[in-house]
Amino acid sequence: MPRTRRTAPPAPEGNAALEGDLGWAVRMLSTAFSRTAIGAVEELPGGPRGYLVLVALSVGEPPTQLVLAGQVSLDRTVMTYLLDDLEAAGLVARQPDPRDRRARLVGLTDAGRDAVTQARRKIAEAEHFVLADLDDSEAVQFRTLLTRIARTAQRSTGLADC
Amino acid sequence: MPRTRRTAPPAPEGNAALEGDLGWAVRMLSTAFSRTAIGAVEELPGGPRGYLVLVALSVGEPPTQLVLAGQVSLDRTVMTYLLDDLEAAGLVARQPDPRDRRARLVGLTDAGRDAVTQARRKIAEAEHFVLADLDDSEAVQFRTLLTRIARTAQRSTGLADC
DNA sequence: TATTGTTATACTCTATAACTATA
DNA sequence: TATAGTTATAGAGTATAACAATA
Repeated sequence: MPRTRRTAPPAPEGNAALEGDLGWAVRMLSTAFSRTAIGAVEELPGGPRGYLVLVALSVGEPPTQLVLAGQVSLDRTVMTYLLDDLEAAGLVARQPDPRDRRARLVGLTDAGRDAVTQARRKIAEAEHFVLADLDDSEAVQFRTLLTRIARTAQRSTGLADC
Repeated sequence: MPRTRRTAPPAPEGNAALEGDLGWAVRMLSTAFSRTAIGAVEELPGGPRGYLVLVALSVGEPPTQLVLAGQVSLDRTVMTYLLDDLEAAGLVARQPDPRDRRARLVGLTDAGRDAVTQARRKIAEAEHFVLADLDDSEAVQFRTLLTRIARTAQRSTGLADC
């Protein structure tokens, strides 16, 4: 929850040396998007990560918690807390997996489906706002390239563990 | 420092619903880049943020701590710790600002200049690795668009404070 | 013996408040 | 009264270890 600040944050000021830096640019984009999109997901239990889980559940068959964790690239210990909160809010339901009594299948409830739809609409507005500098064809191009990178990035995640 | 894991992380697995999500893609890119580039900056005090500060200092006149904080979009309280460590390592030097005795000007030492040069070379390799899916012209395009977004994002940072 | 889900703990990062010395 | 820098504290987020039930 935002509180009033006693002291002002440092004023943003450009620096030519940073603009070639991929890490800096990614951080700026990430921060700007978080701030813009926070309103779209702050009602959801777990905030951004709760949203991520709901979106992942919105297609396909109910996965086990472990498979779900792999899809959204979250630790399975985090998944437990997250699902506890989402289930308490009535947005998801856990059922025993008939094929493996250790596992539990996670599915969206009707309320969960409504919540994703609403949140997704607000998220789309936030995405549009953050990419406002780009014209339509540039925005499409950017998203296409970013998605390709992200797909590969997800595959390589969890490998370098030695 | 990486420790051996007792339990394996969840296996990465694709999910079609996520691939249109800008937040997810940014998170994947950010995570992948962090993991890839960590080796380039782990020797530096403050890690990635230490690197960021050194890069910002590599052009122009020595700024005050507050101006520097604005350039790299870090809080001024974080800047204090960071500069303490960087100064202890002999990479930066703080001098009193002759025009304002409250302020201190931060500059790179020769050792600091060497450290940035070295780190920048390793970072460039990491950037290349993360963008490996893109051909040369696509990579240029992606970086150009991302930098434009990031520049605007930085300007808008620190405004929404109500 | 290995795996799914759970719980507990520790560590990092970040945000905020409060203090000092100057302006 | 406001600002530059510092210090201290609390809260998220994350990672790891260890446990119970099941394979």
